[in-house]
Amino acid sequence: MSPRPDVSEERQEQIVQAATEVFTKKGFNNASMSDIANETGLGKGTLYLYYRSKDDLIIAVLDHIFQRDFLEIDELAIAQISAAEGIRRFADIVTADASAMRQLIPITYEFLSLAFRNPVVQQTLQQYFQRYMNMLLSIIRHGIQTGEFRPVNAEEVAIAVGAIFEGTILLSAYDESKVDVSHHIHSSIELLLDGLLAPI
Amino acid sequence: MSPRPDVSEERQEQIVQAATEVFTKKGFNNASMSDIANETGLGKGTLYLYYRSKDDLIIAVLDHIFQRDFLEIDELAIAQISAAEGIRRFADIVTADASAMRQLIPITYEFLSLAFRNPVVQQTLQQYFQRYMNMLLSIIRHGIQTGEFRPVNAEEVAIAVGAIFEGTILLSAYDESKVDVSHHIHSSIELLLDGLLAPI
Amino acid sequence: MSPRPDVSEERQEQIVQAATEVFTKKGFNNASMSDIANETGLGKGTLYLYYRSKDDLIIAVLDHIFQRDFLEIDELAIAQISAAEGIRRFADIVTADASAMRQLIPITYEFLSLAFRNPVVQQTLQQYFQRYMNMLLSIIRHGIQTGEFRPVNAEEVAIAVGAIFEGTILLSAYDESKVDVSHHIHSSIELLLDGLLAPI
Amino acid sequence: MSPRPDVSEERQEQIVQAATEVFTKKGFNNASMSDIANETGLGKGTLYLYYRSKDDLIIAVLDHIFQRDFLEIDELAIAQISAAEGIRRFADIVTADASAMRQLIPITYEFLSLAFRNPVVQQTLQQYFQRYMNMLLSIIRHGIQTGEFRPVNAEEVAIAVGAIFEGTILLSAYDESKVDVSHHIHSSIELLLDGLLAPI
DNA sequence: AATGAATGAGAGTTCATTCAT
DNA sequence: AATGAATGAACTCTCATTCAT
Repeated sequence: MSPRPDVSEERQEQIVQAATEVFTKKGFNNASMSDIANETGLGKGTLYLYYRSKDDLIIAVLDHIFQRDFLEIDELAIAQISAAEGIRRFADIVTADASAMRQLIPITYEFLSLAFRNPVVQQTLQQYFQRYMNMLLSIIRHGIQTGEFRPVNAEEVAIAVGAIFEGTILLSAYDESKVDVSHHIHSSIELLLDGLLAPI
Repeated sequence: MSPRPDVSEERQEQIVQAATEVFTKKGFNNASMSDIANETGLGKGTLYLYYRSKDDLIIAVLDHIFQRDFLEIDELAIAQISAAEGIRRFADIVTADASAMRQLIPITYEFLSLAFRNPVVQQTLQQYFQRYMNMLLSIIRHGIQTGEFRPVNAEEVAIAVGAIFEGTILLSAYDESKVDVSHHIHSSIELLLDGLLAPI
Repeated sequence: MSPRPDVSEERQEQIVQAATEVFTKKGFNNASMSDIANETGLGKGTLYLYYRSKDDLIIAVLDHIFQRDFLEIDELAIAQISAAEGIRRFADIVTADASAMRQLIPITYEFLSLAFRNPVVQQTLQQYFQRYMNMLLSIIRHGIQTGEFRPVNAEEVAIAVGAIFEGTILLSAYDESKVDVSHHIHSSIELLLDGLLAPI
Repeated sequence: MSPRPDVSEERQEQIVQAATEVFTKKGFNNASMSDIANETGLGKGTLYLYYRSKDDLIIAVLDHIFQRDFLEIDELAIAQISAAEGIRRFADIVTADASAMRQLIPITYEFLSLAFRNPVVQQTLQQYFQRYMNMLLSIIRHGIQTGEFRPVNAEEVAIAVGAIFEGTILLSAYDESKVDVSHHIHSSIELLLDGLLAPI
């Protein structure tokens, strides 16, 4: 009916983008709604037409970030390759992701600290973790079934791999000059695979 | 000699303790100086006799937390044991630490996000990382020299071990019900050692 | 064109008026921003939309007061009259001004004490003084040129006249019941014009 | 009875001196009791043994400053000289005083603005003004009686002279570079004494 | 749909004053 | 007599949110 397309969604996208940028630069609390409005070019009041509150907007940013991750990881599911190669590809994606979203790292840690006080944030992170783990689990279980991997505990291995991914990114937050996320994720994964692969 | 005993140090300790608690519960920004004063039982103005500003107090909490870590880790240096056993002991300490300071985890992630904007925080975290790595490096290098470990790149292994420690704790923040920090750190470390140990 | 008319200027005027009143009643430091907000009927935060800080507002009050003076003095320049009459008219204006702004006198002295510590205030007062003096100087020099006055030092006379103006107002601050600003400014000016000593 | 002399008075003197200095430098409100305590070398609490409050201390400083003035002026009363010379001597004293107490000028203007709100300050300034005027009046009346002066209104002349004194100091506060207190007080007084208009 | 002027709760901070020692 | 740690009222200023336009 409406001759104009619904701008609602693109406005929301526009606002979340701006909010992400501003939150990253200043942190959730130092970033003001005015800052975000300025970044979008919209008026301050307009933000409230699309998001009920600053907290709402923070949650929207959270969803946006962790949704993006899912998209890229999901594509991997289709690939049919060896388990070791699957883990390496997974590492490639995490690596590419981490470098593409380097500027989102501070915001991610802010979400992590928020998760301890905010159930909504917690739930989102849990869902993310779940899909993350499921993906790894299916690869690892497949590797065990085919005899490519030793008969290890798949959940433990998945957590080990996940820990290496997340832990390496975190160490790079401690000291960027000492840790190269891409390089060290891969070297650590190889070390793990060395112990994991069934002896020939 | 002095008519009144110097309570300066115990007051500082008292305030940092209270601040740590309140910051953990509410986050740095939601915690007000009044909250902290109430927690200590002191007056609001008294805090300012010992800390120039809220930021100062945040830094004091940072130092306090990461100082405590160092003390426990340093003791390990004296132990003369096999490299694999050294890493396991290190894992024990990190594990015990993480569970003793479970409630400090949210604050730690808040520091991580702060580090990207605050050079003082960044520097403290770097120093922490450095000692952490040096400790691991000396164990791993010793293991390589004695032939206990394969001739791997020691820095890479240290980062892998560190990533497992930090990453496992982080994963438990994602979903506490799925990750047991102590158990999974140890299981991951064993997987790594499997690949690390020289074949007999 | 604009849906809402720009109230910016009238708001500024409104705030400066209220601030002047409150500052006069309580002094700069005892007057709180809340007091001023109440006086305007606006909210506390609204003041900060128009003035960045309390200091800014104080300076705005300063400018406002000394600007008003200028306007009235400037009109005198047009008058073409004898020098003695010019000085008398000047006295009339200063007198009318002083009584119209009687309630501003305390604020003026607070500005004077501020000037010793605040360069911005100092500069504004200097500019005021300059125009004040230039006005008097042109009258006096004209009087000397036309032979109406003896060939005195014009700057010295201007300062004498200025001192009588300002000094009389100041003496009335010492004891209002003993000094009538209008009457005594005029009587002192006549003494200056006539000469005090009896001719031999 | 007491073996030690009463230190009470010298303590009071010490505190008022320090307070005067600090008030002059920072203004009444920016100067804290701590600042004053530091300046004296005494403890903060000690000030309250001698002065009930900060306001009390401000009044003590007021009294101290205007008392000092009286002492010097009183000495003049004894001198038996011509009226014109008396006024010149008076000018000398005011001049010397103003330059000796140059740093007290800002504080004086702060007292003036205070006088409009504080009756105690007002009363002290009135007393000062009174003695000031009485002194001048007796000189001027004597001059009229002896025929040295024309039969003018003595009160008006006294106020004219007083206005020149105070006004010149005030003008120098406006712009120190344009007004030399000593020089211009004397030149203005001579103008008053000589008469400005040329005789026909 | 879009705005931004207006708001006021609440933040961090200061400091005159008290009082146990 | 002397102290300074402790206090809390009161300050300036910020900002998420509202709403008349």
